[in-house]
Amino acid sequence: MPGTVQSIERAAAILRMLAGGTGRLGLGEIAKSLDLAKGTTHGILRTLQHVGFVEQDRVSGRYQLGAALLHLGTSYLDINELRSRSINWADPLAARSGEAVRIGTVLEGRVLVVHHVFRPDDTFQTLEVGTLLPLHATALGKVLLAYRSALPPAELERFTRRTVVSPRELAAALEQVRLAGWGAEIEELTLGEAAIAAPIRGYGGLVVGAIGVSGLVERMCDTRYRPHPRLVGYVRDAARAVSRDLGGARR
Amino acid sequence: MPGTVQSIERAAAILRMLAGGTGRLGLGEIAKSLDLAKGTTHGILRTLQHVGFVEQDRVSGRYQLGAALLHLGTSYLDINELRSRSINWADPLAARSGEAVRIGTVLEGRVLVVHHVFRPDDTFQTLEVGTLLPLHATALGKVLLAYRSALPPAELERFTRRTVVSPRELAAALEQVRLAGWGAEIEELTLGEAAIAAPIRGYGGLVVGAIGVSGLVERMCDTRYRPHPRLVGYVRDAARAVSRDLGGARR
DNA sequence: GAACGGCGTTCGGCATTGTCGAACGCTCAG
DNA sequence: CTGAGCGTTCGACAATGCCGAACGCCGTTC
Repeated sequence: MPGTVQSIERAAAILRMLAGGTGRLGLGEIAKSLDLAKGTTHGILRTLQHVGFVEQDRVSGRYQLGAALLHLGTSYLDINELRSRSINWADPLAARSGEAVRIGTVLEGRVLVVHHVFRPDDTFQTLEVGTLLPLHATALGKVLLAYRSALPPAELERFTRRTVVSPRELAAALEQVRLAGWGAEIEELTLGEAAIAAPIRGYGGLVVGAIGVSGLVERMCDTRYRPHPRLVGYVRDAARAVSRDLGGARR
Repeated sequence: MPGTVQSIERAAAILRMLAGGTGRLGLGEIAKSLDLAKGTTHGILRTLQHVGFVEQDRVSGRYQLGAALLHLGTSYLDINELRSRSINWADPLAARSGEAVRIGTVLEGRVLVVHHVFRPDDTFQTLEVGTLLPLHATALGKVLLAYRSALPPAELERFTRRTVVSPRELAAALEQVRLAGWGAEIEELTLGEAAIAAPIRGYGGLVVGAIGVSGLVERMCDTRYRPHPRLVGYVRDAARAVSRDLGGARR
């Protein structure tokens, strides 16, 4: 890409690679994957290490992500307007619905969870902030896809028997979302679980994120295997409230 | 610094700057602070934006941190061995002590919180993972300082009347930590709050982190205004257990 | 309403900068 | 003992990204 700094793009590629693969990676693997000379890769890694973005295991010599990224990541959360405006409305939504609440945005063709409120009657749950979820198999993702010009990924990965993997079927589902103003997902990512989501609009009515609840099918759905209208109402109310806070009240 | 990639160091400096200042920053401010030409800064920022590390506010033109950093930060948590080994022992420590538990490492002259367990009888508390705390005014920080060759910062910021600001006094406190094998902090960062911490040793007996509890003084300390020996015991037990898991059992 | 100052952005020429590839020391396996 | 693999160092080349001036835009000022 012209006009961009080559070495920084390479450094970012290395970081993404380290974030993707589980555990540590060797210099050789990285260099080969990115088609760089070992010397070049080493220079970039040394710099990244120097600024704390990667660490090197002293015994194996392999590289992994560094601690400085953790602080940058949480700083992003502090800054993020979508998140900070959402927090006030996410807690009430969790309380009214009795379910876990998540707020997401699009990042690199997936859903990035920027906020997560545990289900009120809280057994042990893990915090999902920072997690990436598939666009086509989550309620948050469907909503984000429906209001985005961005096309869904060509390859629709299958997670369960109910996952929507046909592009045509997905297009129909997205049209449905646009008509209804909200979206759902029932056992399409994980068996026994379902979710409901609605769009959050920012400045100028643009959809900048989605908010939704998720939980066990038996709690999310009625006897006809469809999302509880009551829950849908709660979610849409919350989405509208956040949108109003963000200045996206129009429409 | 020779042998490192200049543009990457500059990019990292920009990210750190965006993380430090609250909210968004303008191109001019950034360029001036880092003593770079506007054109150069713009090129770096464009690249960082392209890889998702920064975002630009469309209306004001100002820059802020980007969403990709959030995912990198949480990926760091998944990888981090200190954290993953600690989790199993942090929950029991919180249960036994009835207090909030935090685990920290050193990052850029401060304490980086890599894990946080809420106090069991949980009123609303905010997750502190990713936060940076001062070294000289926290129990975690004192422990980390005591076993590090790294010198404490020249400037010891004062937070309360009890904050240790004299280098000599701090050196004595650190010596005390080394003798006792644990450290404490009583109303040195926040009035009414106290903390106890002990070192976590990794490969070869090297101190790689610290674990501790924190809470209100009346719960942490006895009638003589000193940390409860019972709590100290719990913390040291947990620190030893994590160290054993990390292979730092020797010594 | 014209002039100004500030913003983010673009562009071309120069030389600084980072890249490359080969060679090095090391550890481990055979 | 030999070989393959690792991360690391180094020097020479030229591609790379830096700089600084100029641009277009917006809001303010007088």
